[in-house]
Amino acid sequence: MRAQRIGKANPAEDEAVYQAILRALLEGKLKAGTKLAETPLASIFGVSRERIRKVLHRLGAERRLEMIPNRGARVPRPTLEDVRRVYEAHRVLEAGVLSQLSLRIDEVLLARLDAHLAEERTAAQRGDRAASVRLSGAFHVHLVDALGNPELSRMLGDLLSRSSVMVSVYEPAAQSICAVDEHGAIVAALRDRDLLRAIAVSREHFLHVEGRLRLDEDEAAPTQDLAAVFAGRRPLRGKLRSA
Amino acid sequence: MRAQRIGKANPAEDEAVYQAILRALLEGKLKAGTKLAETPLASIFGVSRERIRKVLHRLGAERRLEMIPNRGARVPRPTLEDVRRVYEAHRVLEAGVLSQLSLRIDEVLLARLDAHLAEERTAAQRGDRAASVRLSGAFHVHLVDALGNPELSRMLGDLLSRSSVMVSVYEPAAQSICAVDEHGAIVAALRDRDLLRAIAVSREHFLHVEGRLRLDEDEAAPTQDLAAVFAGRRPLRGKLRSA
DNA sequence: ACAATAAAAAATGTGCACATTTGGCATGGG
DNA sequence: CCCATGCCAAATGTGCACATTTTTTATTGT
Repeated sequence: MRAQRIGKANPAEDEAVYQAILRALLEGKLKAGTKLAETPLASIFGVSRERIRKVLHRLGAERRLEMIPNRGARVPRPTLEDVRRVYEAHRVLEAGVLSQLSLRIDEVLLARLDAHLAEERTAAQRGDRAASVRLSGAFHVHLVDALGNPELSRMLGDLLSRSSVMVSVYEPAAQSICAVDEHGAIVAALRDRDLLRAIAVSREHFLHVEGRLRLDEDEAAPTQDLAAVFAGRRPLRGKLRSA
Repeated sequence: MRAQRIGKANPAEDEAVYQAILRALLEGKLKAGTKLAETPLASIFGVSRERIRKVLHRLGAERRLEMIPNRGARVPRPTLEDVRRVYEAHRVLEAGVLSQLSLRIDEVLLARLDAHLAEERTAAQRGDRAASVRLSGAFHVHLVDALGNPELSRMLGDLLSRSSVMVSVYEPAAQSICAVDEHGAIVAALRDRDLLRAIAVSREHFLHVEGRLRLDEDEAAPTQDLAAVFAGRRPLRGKLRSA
């Protein structure tokens, strides 16, 4: 076994840094508007600045960070309008998915959706908020995945990851749980092969969620201690500068 | 006016190289499977290898090139299955767009769509194949753009750019013109506010286009003279190595 | 002659030094 | 007192040299 090279060619580092920053984004630990400078991040993760640079630009290409030429990367500060647009896109995409699903719906798929609904109800009954939120989002993922089209799944994945970041800004504290009954109503409409009703119910469902959005607009605190945010993870190499 | 800097910091070069390669891709001048090595491209465009590198990775992130670690960039060689998936995604997205459009359709929008249909018919009558193809694609863009949601427009744009590359591989020579009557039928269904019919017509329309796909599978000629492909454009700097 | 192996050539990936740009701060004029 | 102008520090962007990996070529043994 060769010792880990300390200075050169470690392709896994890219992914590690990428995942670390991405998770911080998805978990809402990075607040909107926070500046992500290259040099501090390089110190925190103990990797070269170029590596951070590459990851930051990659996240920018995925629209998860806002890149401004010569001015670096920031956590995007979505307008309420932006959030609405993402939600509308999700709504529109799901309408299309339902129209396609209604053509190839069968008992196997319905059974799988029913099983998921049962899981959701169980989690809701035992008051498991975290599980409820997770399963609630998973329902919509199940719908697209049922079509077996990676293109569509990826499109939804992008939307979800972006809205989940937004949720942490605008949603009132973690009460963003889709009512299980509405999910059930969608499945019921699919079972009846009533496409118009399925689309209408889905639409109503999304509008309910959108209606809960609140515009907090905390202009303050664009600065944030990055070292603290990424504290949980040990540095990839030993070079973490303590202060 | 300052003379163009020859060695450093020219942000416009990124975009120029990007556009050049992208256009070559969209125009089908780069055949599927062609290897895009960094060093030759740097010579051809007369820029540093790092710049080519950045552009290639960007195109890879946009899924327009296939990037393999340590092995460089290739023009993707989509399977017929891949093409079908992109077409299906387009179909599904348009169904969703129609369902949203049917809720906010008005005379202004209908008039605009009618105008576009008239343009299409005119081009078809005078046998202008190029204009027909362009307008035919533009119709679907008009539909999403009518919703005024940049997210959705971008999603469609991605799909279109990818399928247009694919078309150059699988479509029988340039006869990929949507029948204008089918576009007209979609608008007519929208005018009647008959969502189910609009979705059905749109679906049929896409299936017609998909049905014309042919699998040529010319395994040969993965190599191609890159200098010839980009010959039309003068090098950005004077360093083009003649041979 | 063929296959396997090894050496060489070419292409990709990375760290570093330096160029360029931006933002803040002090200074001076209105 | 406020705004404009010009330096200075800090952050981003780029070319280059070198490390690593892949691919091609040459060699040797069976």
